[in-house]
Amino acid sequence: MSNDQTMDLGHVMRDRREKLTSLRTMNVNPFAYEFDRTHNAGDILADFDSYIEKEVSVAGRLMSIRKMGKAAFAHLMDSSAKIQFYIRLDQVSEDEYAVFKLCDIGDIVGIKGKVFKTHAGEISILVSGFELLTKNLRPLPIVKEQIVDGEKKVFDAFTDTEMRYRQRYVDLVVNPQVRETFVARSKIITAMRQYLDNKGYLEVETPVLQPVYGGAAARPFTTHHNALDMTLYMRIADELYLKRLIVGGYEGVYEISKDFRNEGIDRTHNPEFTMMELYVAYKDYKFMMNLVEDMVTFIAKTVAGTTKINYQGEEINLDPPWPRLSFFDAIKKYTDLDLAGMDRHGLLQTAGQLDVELEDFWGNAKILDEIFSEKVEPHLIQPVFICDYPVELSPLAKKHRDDPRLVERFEPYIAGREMGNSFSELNDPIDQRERFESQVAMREAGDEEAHALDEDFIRALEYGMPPTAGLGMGIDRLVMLLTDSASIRDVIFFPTMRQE
RNA sequence: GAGGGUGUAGCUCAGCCGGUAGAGCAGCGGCCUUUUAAGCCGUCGGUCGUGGGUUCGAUUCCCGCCACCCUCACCA
Repeated sequence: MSNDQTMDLGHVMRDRREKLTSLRTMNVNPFAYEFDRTHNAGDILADFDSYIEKEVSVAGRLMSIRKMGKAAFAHLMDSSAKIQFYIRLDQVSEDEYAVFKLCDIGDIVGIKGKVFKTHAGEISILVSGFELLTKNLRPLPIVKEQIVDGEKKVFDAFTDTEMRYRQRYVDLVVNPQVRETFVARSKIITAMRQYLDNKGYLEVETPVLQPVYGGAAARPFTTHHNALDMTLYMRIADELYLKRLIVGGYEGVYEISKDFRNEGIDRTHNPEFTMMELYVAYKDYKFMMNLVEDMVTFIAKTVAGTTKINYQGEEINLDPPWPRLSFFDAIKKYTDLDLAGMDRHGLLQTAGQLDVELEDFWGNAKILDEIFSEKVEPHLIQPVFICDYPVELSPLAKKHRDDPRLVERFEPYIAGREMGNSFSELNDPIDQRERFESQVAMREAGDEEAHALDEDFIRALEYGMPPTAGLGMGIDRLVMLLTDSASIRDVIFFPTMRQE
């Protein structure tokens, strides 16, 4: 045990260790083995009339204590709610009361007693049996609340972002809205799975460790397998493996999983993040647009009960159908410039005119993408599908049936953010090889995020992949949207941090 | 990666144009058997993020470093 740590926290932790000794002297195990509870706090609060005068036992963490000599009020919190109990010396044994007196905020206790309402009108439990279940040795931030006109005022809220992320367990204990956000996250994923399962799609698992990474433009994490003595990459996308499964004969597969990208961290990017990818045989990107708006609407209704949501002060209406706007029309709409078919010279000039900064090695498509990101994206608050991207940007998408300079691809945008990516999947192995080769050329020109050539994937396509629609959706961003969270770190339990 | 901001008691924060720090809550002791930011009395608690520099003297001024936040860049 590290005595130094104890010293760091001064006398508070020392006092609590001393209480451990006192408890053991009283023959109380401060780390009990089990407790039989009959109810959750939430059950009782939700239906006082049927619990009144009934005996219940509940367990949870002590969140507040108000001692008055031979009696005390306290709140305990379980995963459902916080409930008040009233303990008095004439209702419990002297030993039990002595144990209670040694309790601190943060201790986990079990109580037995009858449900009643106090003079002040709060549903409470009159304690007839009290047990300490787990002693708290490290003081919890004390957050106090006051109800004024039905509004909850919070005092001394635990707000230090760094500590909240590093010690999420503390954040979860003292900040109820954080617990709710992560419950919502879980429900969103469950609803998505339910939606996809109901359509008959098969949930599958594909490799996280890949000898050749692909399916997106990003730098990977690199690792090494000792026994095989080979370099492996953490996946940046599931795409190429899922399409191999379509080659294998499955007609609808999806995967919900972590992807890893070795890039910067900011409020919308975490190095590991959760992605859903779906591939459906015999369908194209138009099918996928309908699916996306239908699925997102379903999830919003299931989780939030509405399709009208508020995100960071913006009212957003998720009701379908979402408008569909082509990539070049979107640029025209927000810049009044028609960039379709423009040559490199024109693009460079236009970028300069629009104050868009460029890198030397960028191709035309990348310049277009940059102009789009800067001049169009911020305007896309209400849901919209941006369709038909330049072919160079999308080495895995099928050429547009009406215009070979474009691909059949769309990205849904909500709240100015890309929520996903979808296309009619390229299944011509000869075209695919050429696209990979031009990516390799871009890589050699300095683009570290260009795709690598995956020979086995081309081999798979040579066996024949049916026409297929594919979709990737960023789960974290969807959760941010539906929980009104400003940062991706608010929807990931343990976001990536520098070592303490 | 660049610019800006923050870092003081367990928590939330004051303060210091340079003289080694305060409050509320929490803790500890006392009184208190319907309180709810319980109350009253007393009391403990800090190498002021870290390492240097200037100075008689630095928590305060200057520089480096660390961590976090914001903006920008890169990306989903």
